[in-house]
Amino acid sequence: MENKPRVTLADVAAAAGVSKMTASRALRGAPDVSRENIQRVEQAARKTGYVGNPLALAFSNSKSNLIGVIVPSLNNIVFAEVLSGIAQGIEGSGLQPMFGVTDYDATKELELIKSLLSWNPAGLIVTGLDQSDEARALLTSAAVPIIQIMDTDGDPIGAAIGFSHFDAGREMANALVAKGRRRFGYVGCGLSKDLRAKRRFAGFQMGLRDHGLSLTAQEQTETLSSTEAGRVLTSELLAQEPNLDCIYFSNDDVAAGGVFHCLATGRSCDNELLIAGFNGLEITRSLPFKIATTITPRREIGFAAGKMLVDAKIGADVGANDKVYLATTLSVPFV
Amino acid sequence: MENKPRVTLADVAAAAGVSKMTASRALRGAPDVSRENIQRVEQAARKTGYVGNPLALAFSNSKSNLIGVIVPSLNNIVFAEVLSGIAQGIEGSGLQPMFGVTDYDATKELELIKSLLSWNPAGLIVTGLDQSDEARALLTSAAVPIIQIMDTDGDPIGAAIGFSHFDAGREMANALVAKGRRRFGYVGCGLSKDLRAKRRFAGFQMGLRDHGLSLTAQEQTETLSSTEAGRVLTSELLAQEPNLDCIYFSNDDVAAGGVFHCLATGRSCDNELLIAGFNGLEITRSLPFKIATTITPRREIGFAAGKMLVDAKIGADVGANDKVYLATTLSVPFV
DNA sequence: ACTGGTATCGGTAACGGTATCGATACCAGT
DNA sequence: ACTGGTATCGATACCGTTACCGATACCAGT
Repeated sequence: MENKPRVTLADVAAAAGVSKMTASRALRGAPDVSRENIQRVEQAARKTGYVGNPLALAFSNSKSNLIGVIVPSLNNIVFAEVLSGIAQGIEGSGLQPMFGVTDYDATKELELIKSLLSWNPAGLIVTGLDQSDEARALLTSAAVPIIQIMDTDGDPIGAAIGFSHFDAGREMANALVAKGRRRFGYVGCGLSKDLRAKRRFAGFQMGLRDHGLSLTAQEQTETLSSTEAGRVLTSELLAQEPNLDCIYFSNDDVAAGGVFHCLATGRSCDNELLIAGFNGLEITRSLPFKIATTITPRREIGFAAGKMLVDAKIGADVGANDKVYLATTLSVPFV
Repeated sequence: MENKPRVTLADVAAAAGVSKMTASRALRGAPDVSRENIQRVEQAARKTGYVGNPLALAFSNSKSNLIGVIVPSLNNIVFAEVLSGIAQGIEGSGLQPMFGVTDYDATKELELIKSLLSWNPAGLIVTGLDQSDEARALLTSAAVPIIQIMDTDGDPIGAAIGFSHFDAGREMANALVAKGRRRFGYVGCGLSKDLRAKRRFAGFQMGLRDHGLSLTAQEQTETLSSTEAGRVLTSELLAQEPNLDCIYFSNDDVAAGGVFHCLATGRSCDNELLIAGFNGLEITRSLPFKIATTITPRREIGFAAGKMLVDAKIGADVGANDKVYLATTLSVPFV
């Protein structure tokens, strides 16, 4: 059941009665092959069941069809959807994604970048613009397209595809103030590591200042984002400051916990206490209380990044310092 | 900023004043190298910043440090956590995971298997035991460790790591009957493609039959699992049959929708209407109404699969037709 | 007939490692 | 001195593909 020797190009060439080079050219659609031989080779390839050896190919021209994807976490549906979008974006291109998870750890990120670059990938997709100096240097001098996703707040190395988290926070603040909110609370998880959440928070506070307002109370924890953490922190926040009319959460997972706290304690959370999250997770469509959220185009970002690498593969230029803005959508319920 | 030529083993060897072979042996910790030369080579490697070329290595011995991972979907946190567990399980091993998404499509799965195997990976992790005949043949004749995860209902090709979905459904039925439930409803999404959900449903019905009971009503849709679908279907189910005292859902996402329907309509769902899901998602810990669920060790499954491939790399045997059962945990609220 | 261009093809080298085998040096034992 | 064993090292071949360059055949134009 094991180890039939692999069919190589030489086998195909022999079966077609041509040289390896002609077979290679024929199968790649390269020029300088007669119509006759193209057919002969293609038939021989089919007959022998030739599949090609991506390792030999990659080794030969020092450029693989692998692409690297680095995400901070896979305990959250958001980055899973990014991966899903990437897979969609490269479908049929022959590119093969590898992935790595940093756990929001800059050291791990650096190691992953080194490791993925050593495969001579056709491109590298990394999350965010906040790499360490050493990582930036590595990426800058790499001879492959670098795409930073999910963020545009900063100086991209190659292309950046995403949106401004600062602006997202600020816009949410504006929208909530426009809805008559005045007494704001904030609940956040892991801001010291999740720098994008931190910038949303900064933007949110800036948005409040724009209207001469400021945060009334807040609760934070350094544990990972979770609905349970959101529930607990909301409970503590409201115990401390019951008169809030709006709470901004670091994301929808945490915000859902806030909603659950209200539901459990019989406190309504629409008009008197508006809950605002971030991401526009599917679950926000079904909650008994509608919450405000910023719908992020995470799948689209992955898709665009994948497509960009496909284009780069066939010769397109991945511009340096190019920002591709994919708009977020503010979703604020009628209150 | 581009294209410093790569440091190769020959450079290191030259810097150390030895041959490529000695340098190779020294860096790999292979025998037949003097203590002196080991030090010399290691120092030369550090000085030159040698990183090694995994492509050349893989090409050379027709065996890469890549591993393939095939999951049906990444729109669900479950398989993201599996990937996360795999990443954890192989950490520090030098193995590099590639991934592919089938969208529950057997044709895509076959293509992915072909594609991933062509990289001569150190192992392949595929979801479930329900591959097509052609895919099975491919996997069976592949000269790499094959691990099928998340399921044990069937004949594994190499190793299977997971649990029985049929038993999980059946046990849940038993537990719910033991809690005094008698009038059962079912809500499911995408059972024609998600064969594991289908087997849970079959097991659940079998469990009811064990007690001389049967389903009172059910609602199904072929759309993908979602909380919103769960909410809508639950609404329809209860409109059709208001007197149920328990609803089993195809998974927790859908079940959460059921809870939300009840919350929105002011119907309590604990004692009078028990909601039961599957997976033990984090969110179930925070819902205002506690639901019954089967907690699945999905991260542990990924972790174990990763570890198994690490072991296989250093010589361990990945047994054929071996099943590794990782227990699920029934969580049924006090009612 | 000779020249130059075009179309088509194949031989060789190269990519960067490791397997394999043979060579060398040295030492102990006779 | 000779033998055999052990420790250490290097030369060569090979993995499968493509880049590069040279060879050949044929045709049109003079």
